[in-house]
Amino acid sequence: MQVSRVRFAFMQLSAQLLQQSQLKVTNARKVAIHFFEKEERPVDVEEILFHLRKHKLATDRATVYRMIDTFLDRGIITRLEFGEGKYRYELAGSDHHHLVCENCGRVEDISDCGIEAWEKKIKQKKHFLVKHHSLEFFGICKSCQ
Amino acid sequence: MQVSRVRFAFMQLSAQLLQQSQLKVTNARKVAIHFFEKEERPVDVEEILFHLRKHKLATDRATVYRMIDTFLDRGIITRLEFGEGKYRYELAGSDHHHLVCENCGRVEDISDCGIEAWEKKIKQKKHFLVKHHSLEFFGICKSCQ
DNA sequence: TATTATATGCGACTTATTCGCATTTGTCAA
DNA sequence: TTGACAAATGCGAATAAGTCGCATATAATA
Repeated sequence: MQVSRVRFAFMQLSAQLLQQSQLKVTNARKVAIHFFEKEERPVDVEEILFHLRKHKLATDRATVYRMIDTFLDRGIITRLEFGEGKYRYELAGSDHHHLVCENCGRVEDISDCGIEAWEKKIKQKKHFLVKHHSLEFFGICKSCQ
Repeated sequence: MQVSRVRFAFMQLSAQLLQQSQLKVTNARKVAIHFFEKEERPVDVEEILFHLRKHKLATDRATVYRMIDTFLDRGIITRLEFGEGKYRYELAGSDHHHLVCENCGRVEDISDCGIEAWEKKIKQKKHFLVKHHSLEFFGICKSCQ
């Protein structure tokens, strides 16, 4: 009961998000957004595909890639790189960065990066117009030490 | 004259670097390191290969990849990602980050990132041991604006 | 419920990267 | 200088990530 109500709420949220973005509300998209919401760490294409299939959706890889393009386009998700030779994605939102454990792969968020001061300086000194930035720390997490 | 003397000096440097790293001094490696030195912006595998071929070396792609692995291993070069779906490399050294122009692709260095304070904070607050970090700014460079 | 733009499935393709194996080549000691 | 050996290379095939064209299916809405 509890669970299904929660899931329903999630699905509502996904649908809303899609409608706001003027996208058709399809099952694959709803389930994918739900997946982005529930995962604590950024996910890759393979993980999205696997999750969709768990939900009995026969979604194709190409569809996932196109979905991602669309979501990036509408600013629903953000693309990240952790030096794995592939991209990871997370719901767009708060300005935050990551602590990536090189041992277990766990990804922790850190926020409030205070890098806006930097961007200002860069604009003044280098006349470079900063659109966005990426900041990741790599190392060993607490429990792996 | 001038040019060939300079080039010779570079080659000496490359050879030294290789010997210090206990690597065999081969033509491909010397020319590659020279290339890393002379390029202002981080290079990708294709560019390395192209440069080697310009120097009449029939180097194979696989060799370049293995060379890169070796150089990374010895800390001669550093691997970078600029959201292109592939890696770029530069000589390791100064602690610096990049301004990546999303229009022309030019990459400018910025140094003295003062992020050590951050790392300290992260260690204290999150008990995360930072080994290295990446910081890139994406936007539009002066001449593209 | 019919229309239509959009999303999807499928299959082939490109690009980045890796691997095994046979051959070549620096290095170093004799 | 030369011979031995580990290390480096070339080649070809394989994998993994991501893209594309086209025919079909399906949400949105009138």
